[in-house]
Amino acid sequence: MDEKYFAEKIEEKWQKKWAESGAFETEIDDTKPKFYQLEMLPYPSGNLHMGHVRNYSIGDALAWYKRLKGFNVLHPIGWDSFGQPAEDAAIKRGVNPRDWTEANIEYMRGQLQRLGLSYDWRREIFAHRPDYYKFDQWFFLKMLEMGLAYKRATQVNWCPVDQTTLSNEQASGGICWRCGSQVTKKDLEQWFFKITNYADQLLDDMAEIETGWAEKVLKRQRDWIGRSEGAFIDFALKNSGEKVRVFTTRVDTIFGANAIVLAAEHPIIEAHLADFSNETCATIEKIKADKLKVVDREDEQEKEGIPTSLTAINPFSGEEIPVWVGNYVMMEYGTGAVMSVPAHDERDFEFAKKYDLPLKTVIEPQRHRDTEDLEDEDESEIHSPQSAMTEYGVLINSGEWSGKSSEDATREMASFSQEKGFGEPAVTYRLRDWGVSRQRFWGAPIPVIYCDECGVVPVPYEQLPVELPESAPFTGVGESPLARVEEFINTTCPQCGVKARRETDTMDTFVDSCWYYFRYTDPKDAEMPFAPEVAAYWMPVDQYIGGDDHAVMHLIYTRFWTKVMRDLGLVKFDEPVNRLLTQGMVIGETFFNDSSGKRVYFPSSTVKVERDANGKIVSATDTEGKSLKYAVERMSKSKGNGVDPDEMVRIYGADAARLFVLFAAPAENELVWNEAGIEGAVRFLQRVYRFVWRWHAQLKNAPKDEPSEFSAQARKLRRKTHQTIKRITENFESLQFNTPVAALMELSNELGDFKVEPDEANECDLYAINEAVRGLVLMLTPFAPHAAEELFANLVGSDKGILKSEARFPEFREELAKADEIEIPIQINGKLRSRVLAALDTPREDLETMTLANEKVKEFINGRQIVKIIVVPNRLVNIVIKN
RNA sequence: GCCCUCGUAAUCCAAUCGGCAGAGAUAGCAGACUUAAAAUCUGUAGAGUGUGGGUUCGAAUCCCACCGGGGGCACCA
Repeated sequence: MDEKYFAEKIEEKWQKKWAESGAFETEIDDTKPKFYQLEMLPYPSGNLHMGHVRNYSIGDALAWYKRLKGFNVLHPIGWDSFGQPAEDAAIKRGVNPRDWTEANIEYMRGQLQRLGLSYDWRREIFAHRPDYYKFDQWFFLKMLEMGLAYKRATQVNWCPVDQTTLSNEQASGGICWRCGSQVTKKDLEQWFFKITNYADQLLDDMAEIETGWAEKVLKRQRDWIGRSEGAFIDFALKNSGEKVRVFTTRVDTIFGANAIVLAAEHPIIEAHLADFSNETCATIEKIKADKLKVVDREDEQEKEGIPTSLTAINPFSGEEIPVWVGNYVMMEYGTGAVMSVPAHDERDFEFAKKYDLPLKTVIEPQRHRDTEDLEDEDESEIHSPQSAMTEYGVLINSGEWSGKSSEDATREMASFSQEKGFGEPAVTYRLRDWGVSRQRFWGAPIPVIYCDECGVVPVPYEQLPVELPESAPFTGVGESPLARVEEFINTTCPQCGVKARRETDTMDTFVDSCWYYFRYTDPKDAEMPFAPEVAAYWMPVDQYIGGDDHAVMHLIYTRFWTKVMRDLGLVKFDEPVNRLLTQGMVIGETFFNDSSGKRVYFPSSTVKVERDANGKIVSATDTEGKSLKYAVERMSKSKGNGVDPDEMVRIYGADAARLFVLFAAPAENELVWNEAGIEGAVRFLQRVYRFVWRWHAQLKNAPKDEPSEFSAQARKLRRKTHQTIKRITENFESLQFNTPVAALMELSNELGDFKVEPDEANECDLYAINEAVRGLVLMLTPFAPHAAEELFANLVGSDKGILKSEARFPEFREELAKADEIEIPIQINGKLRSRVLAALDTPREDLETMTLANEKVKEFINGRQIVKIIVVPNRLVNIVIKN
């Protein structure tokens, strides 16, 4: 053992030892409970950032904790290595996406290893390699067989100059990222997965994971799915056999309908275009054209519409109402048609106001009869209301339904419509089917073949994987790059053998991340995505950790995928993740100049910053003295506020960096990066190291058996030790990582206060100190594993390693953690006036007696009347007196 | 506009069931060690919990309103 703590030396030593001994390699073991610790896998962008460090430090701490608790822990990592940046690099710099990706992985794996993360590297997966994406394709074919994959036309962002499709990011602001021209929309045939078939399961099964997932994540998923109960109602068109079906959640307001409003794309509109006036047709065209524009969704679009020549008949009232076209009705939701009830719907109200449409109140607030003075207000409301009354209430002006409550009417009118054959109760969802086609090269090819004779033919399983060619023309313009690779597209039909063409689109990369953690359980299987019996041992994931930016997309898709796998018979459960921790972002100060309208960022190293006494920025200037604006934003290279993890490791060591990241803030909070604090982490590790250095020789002679007598000082230390064990164990179970670090620091400080020199220590001192130090080191392991290994090795005199030595997380003993005597505060009328010392668990009556005997208390009471005495054992006594 | 969250010391953060506002860290100040500095050690100060109400014997904690930060949704009928 060196006298001083050299992080780099220790970290290299133990990383090597772990790799040699396979310390973190796991296999199925029925003698131990299993624990599957999972963190979201990184995209190999080229560099690890602090967000990764945070995510993986949390996961690693839990993995270590569970190992020390005797669990068989699966802790794997891999690469989400398909995706656009690889292709962008190919377009911009002419590099091959595969080479670029492999090189990035190589580099980033080194970064992860230098952090000393305890992964089973044998299980590493790579989404971009054929042995992995083979099964993306396998699943696609299964979905096709199950009727869950289908093709239809849909709109994509399209750059008319580059002749290429754009992702939403590439089309942000409605401008092409490459050429700056106006982005339009284009119809394309695309593949979809029928996630909507599982909408109700995705909602209902939330009950199974409620306790382990943050409510805010579930809420976002619920909103995303957007289940809405209501009714379909058919409005017959006058002088025609046709009907228009609307969806409404408020059938109870149907007597107030003043119009039917249709989406511009509605089939009825298409069918009657010839009957409409030129003006109507022009407006319809305009609405359609506006929808093709990519708009920033900041400002709300103004409502626009025009009456058609059609008239609909309200099936409840028989009233004839006009049919309009409106830009605020979406073809994609419900039936693409709504009944407009301006008195009771905000949007319809706005629309009616603009076009001066009649407004009929059919719901009145439920009021008590004795509110006569509200009468005046009511009157004016009826004549010209300022807004729609959207609350539930009592029906009026609704024929035989008048007088019913909204709740009753909504239910009864829906069934009535069903009985009479002009409607039915209905449920709609906001959730849409998942479009998986991408006009990209760097993704898994969709395994279908188009044959002139046979149509769409799935690639036979034995021909999987459909491999990506080595390269493709990456011009960034034109259709999918694969469409220009002759040897890829030209094939023969598996059914009839004639010449045929392959699908040239690739799959959304969210497909890869839907099932990667199932693959970890059985990463080398060549026949199946994974063996069901192997997955059955490890799955479901016990703890998943990642950013909450994935609260909807990834986490809904993967829940969907699991249910599909269940229906395929691959797994036997509904939900893949028992517990989810969403960690907060790592953010930092940014400096920029936005005079050009766009933010131009300056790396903080080139900015001169003035701060006030509180550390708040007063001014920031660039090297030329020009003043800059500043903000606190998500860390990224492009914003110049990134912190390089390698540099952190080089300067402070991986242990200190990890310890600090966990200590700085609760895992779910945002973490404002502030380099200053990390020194404290280094200092703490050094203090612990110095203590062990000073004592390790003597501690080898510490008694193995617990002495029967302890000095007061030793008892105090043992109490602290066991209290700390208790606290830290609880903290881990409740996913707190900042407070246990503080607890370790306290225990370390307590050791520092132990005023005995090593060569003067007696048996019981040695026992107590050994117990405290060993506990401290083992509890430190999840946060700073290299330092802990080194310290542990010197305490036990063996380099075998903590795990191979079968060391366990210390267990606390309640009787040792308890204080013998505690100070009970005494309040008089809620104000602190005195304290008494009492034995732990002193009963109520005794505390009361002791309090009343207290001199100060007597003084305060001074003969005044005691109204009440509140005694909370072990907490406080409060005496209420009358003045 | 609607919904969700968070506001505690100069800063990051603690505070169990509503029970003494402070565990830990950073920065500060004083001292020891040193030729000096760094490092280290010892000691020390600092908020009444965003604001205003309410419930309670007692509120950082529960309720209401407002202010401020962060996030989500935004024509979903």
